[in-house]
Amino acid sequence: MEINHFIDTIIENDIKSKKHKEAITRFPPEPNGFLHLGHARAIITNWSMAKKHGGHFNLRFDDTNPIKEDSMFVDSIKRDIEWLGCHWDNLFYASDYFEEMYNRAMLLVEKGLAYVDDLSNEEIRTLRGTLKEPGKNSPHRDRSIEENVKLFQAMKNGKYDDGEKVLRAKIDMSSSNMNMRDPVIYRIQRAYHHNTKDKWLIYPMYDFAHPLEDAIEGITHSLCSLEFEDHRPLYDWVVEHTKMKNKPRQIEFGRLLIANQVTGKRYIRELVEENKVMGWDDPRLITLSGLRRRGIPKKAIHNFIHSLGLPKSEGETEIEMLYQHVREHLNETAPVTNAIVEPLKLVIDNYPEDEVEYVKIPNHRRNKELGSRMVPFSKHVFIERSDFLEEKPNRKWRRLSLGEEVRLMHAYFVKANSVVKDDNGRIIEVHCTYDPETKSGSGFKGRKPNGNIHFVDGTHYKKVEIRLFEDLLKEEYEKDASFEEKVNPNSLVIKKGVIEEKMSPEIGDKFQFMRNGFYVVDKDSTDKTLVFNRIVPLRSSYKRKKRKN
RNA sequence: UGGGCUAUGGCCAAGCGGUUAAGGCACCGGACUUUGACUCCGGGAUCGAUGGUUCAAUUCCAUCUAGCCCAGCCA
Repeated sequence: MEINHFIDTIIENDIKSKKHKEAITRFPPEPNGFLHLGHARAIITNWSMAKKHGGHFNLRFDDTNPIKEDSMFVDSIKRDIEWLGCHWDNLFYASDYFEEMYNRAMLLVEKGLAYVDDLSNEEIRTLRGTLKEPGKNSPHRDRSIEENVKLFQAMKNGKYDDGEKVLRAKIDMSSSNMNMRDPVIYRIQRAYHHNTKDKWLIYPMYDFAHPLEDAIEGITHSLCSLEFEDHRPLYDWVVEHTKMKNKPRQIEFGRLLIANQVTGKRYIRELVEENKVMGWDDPRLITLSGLRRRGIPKKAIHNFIHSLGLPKSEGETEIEMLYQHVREHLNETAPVTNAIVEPLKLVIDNYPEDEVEYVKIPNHRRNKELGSRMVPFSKHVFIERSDFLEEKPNRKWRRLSLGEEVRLMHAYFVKANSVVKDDNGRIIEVHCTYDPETKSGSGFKGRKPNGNIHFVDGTHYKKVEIRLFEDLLKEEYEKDASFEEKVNPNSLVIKKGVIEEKMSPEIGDKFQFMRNGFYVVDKDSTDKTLVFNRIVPLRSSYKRKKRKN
């Protein structure tokens, strides 16, 4: 898919004007949670710009706050990005640069552009002012450079406790941009760091660390989301005053929000802890691991992201748009197989009892490379319960009913004659007769069937578990509904279905179930029972008409 | 009169002074079909509002309105 958005244009111009020879980008996650579909925009945008403009792409963990981070997330983030196919050229950690960052901070101190403040958290907040009122200078703002040097060294050497002192940039307490009101750039935290262990007692703040990380790595274009727009002046200030050779340019784009999906860490954790989902990789979640388990192809995610462009406006994209790309991709690549989600027995009364014949079925209508297979057919077959109604409901009904004839795809025409019901009046068997003249491929043109339905042979089949998913949140709910009330209790429906006997797929294999939808083999599958997840249903114009009537 | 950003059909989104205002999703018709799938045809907006500049504005200017972000020793 062709990429053409405002950032691409900026980069092209920078290359044309010889400002840069290439685009060097990065994705800088903090290892404190799982990646979700929204992050895919940032990952793919940064990655694709480097790829398109001949540079390279770094994965850099922004691990500057040890008390919030965990190496467990490092692994899941790496796995997800790798799965997306956004291979990084370098793997870095912000913590790799702690020494240099400290030195650059000291440089600021020596230039009189940073000072150590003894104020408490609360005092700093008070003096910072409000959105409408300017802040006031800290009483420690004008300490001598010598004193600041000593104090900052002492902070580093553990002379003070957490919170006792901070290092602040000396900028402008009256700025209308809150970020410029002498931001704290180092704080004391006696915490174990997953990477540097106990080496550091002081840690740099994002606003100071991030521009340095970018500059150190020679990032040319630092692409991030809109909420950092206000930070750009500070970003530039840091790069400018720390004598960094490379001067990266931060460019912001709008975040990708998906309508009616759960992305908040707090909510996901709640769902996980209350066992309302199977884990962080539940197929109903739009975490990247959830999408992967759901069987969403990474290609569909890339196409989805690119098709949305890169706007600066914020809106909520409907998940259907992703599904469309999923169908588009799977429709071309996934082999088609017969499977019955809700089996109903069909007995062909005039078919010989012990005979089994094999019919040839292509694995894909257009893609001949996927080959074909021989499928058994006998007196007893399963059809989809929804493909039979005793009485034809309307003229549009193109399935089986009593007195109606349909084609069992790739086999014969069958005409339904009677039904057998259980004590509750539920149909458990349909009896029919077939017409040997109508064998598929025979060229029979005598009459037209009332539709085509598929089947799985009733003597050669495998029982499987099929999981159907709906959105985790209800489609509609009261405006002030609590999260609990929004959760859709029917988001998971488990069916006992049957598939062709010869199928022996592996976890992650994707198929189209004929006339039904796309499915993937779930990791919960065992040697005894395969478990299929419905990725997305096939579109159906029938349902729409039905709803109308 | 704190600062920054955004505003095009139900949803997303092109367009950057002269276009019949792209395209996708969704929706509604119809054709085709041994997947009611795929594919193919057809259907809808005057561009947040109001004023201005101009021969000409969705595109420039002004004002207004609405929404989002910013007062972590989070990122």
